[in-house]
Amino acid sequence: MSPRSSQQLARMREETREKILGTALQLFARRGFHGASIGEIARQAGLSKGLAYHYFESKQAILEAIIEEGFAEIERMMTVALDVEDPHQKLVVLLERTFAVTEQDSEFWRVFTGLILQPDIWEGFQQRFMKFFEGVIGSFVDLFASLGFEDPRAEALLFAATLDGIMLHFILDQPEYPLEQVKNGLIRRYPKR
Amino acid sequence: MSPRSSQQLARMREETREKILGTALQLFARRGFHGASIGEIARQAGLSKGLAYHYFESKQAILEAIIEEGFAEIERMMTVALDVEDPHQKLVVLLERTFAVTEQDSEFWRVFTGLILQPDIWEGFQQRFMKFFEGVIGSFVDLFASLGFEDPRAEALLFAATLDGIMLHFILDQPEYPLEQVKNGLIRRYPKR
DNA sequence: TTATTTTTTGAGCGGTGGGTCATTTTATAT
DNA sequence: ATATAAAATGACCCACCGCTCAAAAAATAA
Repeated sequence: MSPRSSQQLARMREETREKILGTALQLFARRGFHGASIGEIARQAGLSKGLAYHYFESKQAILEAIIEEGFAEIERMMTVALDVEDPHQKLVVLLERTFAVTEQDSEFWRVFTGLILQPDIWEGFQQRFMKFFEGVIGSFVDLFASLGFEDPRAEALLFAATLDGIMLHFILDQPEYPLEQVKNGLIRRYPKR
Repeated sequence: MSPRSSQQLARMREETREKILGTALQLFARRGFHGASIGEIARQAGLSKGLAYHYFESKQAILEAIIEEGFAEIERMMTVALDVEDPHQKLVVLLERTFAVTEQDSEFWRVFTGLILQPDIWEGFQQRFMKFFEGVIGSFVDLFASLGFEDPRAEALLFAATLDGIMLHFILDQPEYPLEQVKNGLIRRYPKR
């Protein structure tokens, strides 16, 4: 019969895959998608260009895998906030989680933000994420409605903008940015009623 | 003697220069700095690649000129807000101007935001703009101090993040983004005392 | 060992990138 | 007309791009 792939082999395969993705994330973050080359990614990951194409069928596919895994991680981190009952407590947990994700995956956010700013690349992703973003805004609206805001939609848009702005500033100012203080300032802005 | 450049010639030279810069801005916004080529810029601007290099010594120099002129325009738009005496009125004028600039120069902001997200390109600009940003934050701090906020620095950072977040969302959602409503919501957040 | 499969390499392909330059065209001054 | 200087061209250079592929190396099963 044929030599089967043992579990160990499968794990090594996974490791190589992650090595490529990790290195690609670094280089995309540093030079942007168009500015980073497969050759450089492979070299820095310690493998040949051909092998990178054995694992991924194109440069675009590498980017897609990065986005895929990044969002999987973020959704995993965020689901916790959904279970909280009390509205104010929910807001606090949501903020805690958002800031944790921002801090933990800052390289991913750098790539992702650069991505959505470039229509030619973003085009292929847009449709898939439209619902996600609308869902986030929707849950913000619900939250501010249950907190008793007069115009929950306006408040939700401002809130979302503030979060993304903080993320942007954190990415750019790292590690000087006073994330903790800003977080507390933001929580203070929405006191219990 | 030698044939001198008449005023008309100088004007034509300026027009060609602006044509190159405008087209480059469009393409940098669409594909990013690394993704847009001089050849494509020249073709779309209706001139030869060689001529582009007659006007600018490198691709980098084109980007620098874009940033230069963009910030000149923005500073021109913003100086108005400095003269206002009353703190609250100053905040309102500042917001009005910021949103006007956001709307007017959205393509520039797209390029600029993409730029600061890419360390390899941003490196050469960073030092020059550090002071500018610190100055902006500083004037925000003064403003919120004179408005009587307990922690003007925290408020200034939140305010700056909110503005940049709104700008980001506007760039991405254009033309659906309800900029006017968000602006009014933000003004409502800082009522007269 | 041998057969079989997967992993890995690196030379190579067609194409394009940023940038140069000898040359031509155009505009002006005399 | 003629001389002169600037504007404008496009062929060209070479390094590198994304990507392919035949072949080698390594791993495993029998």
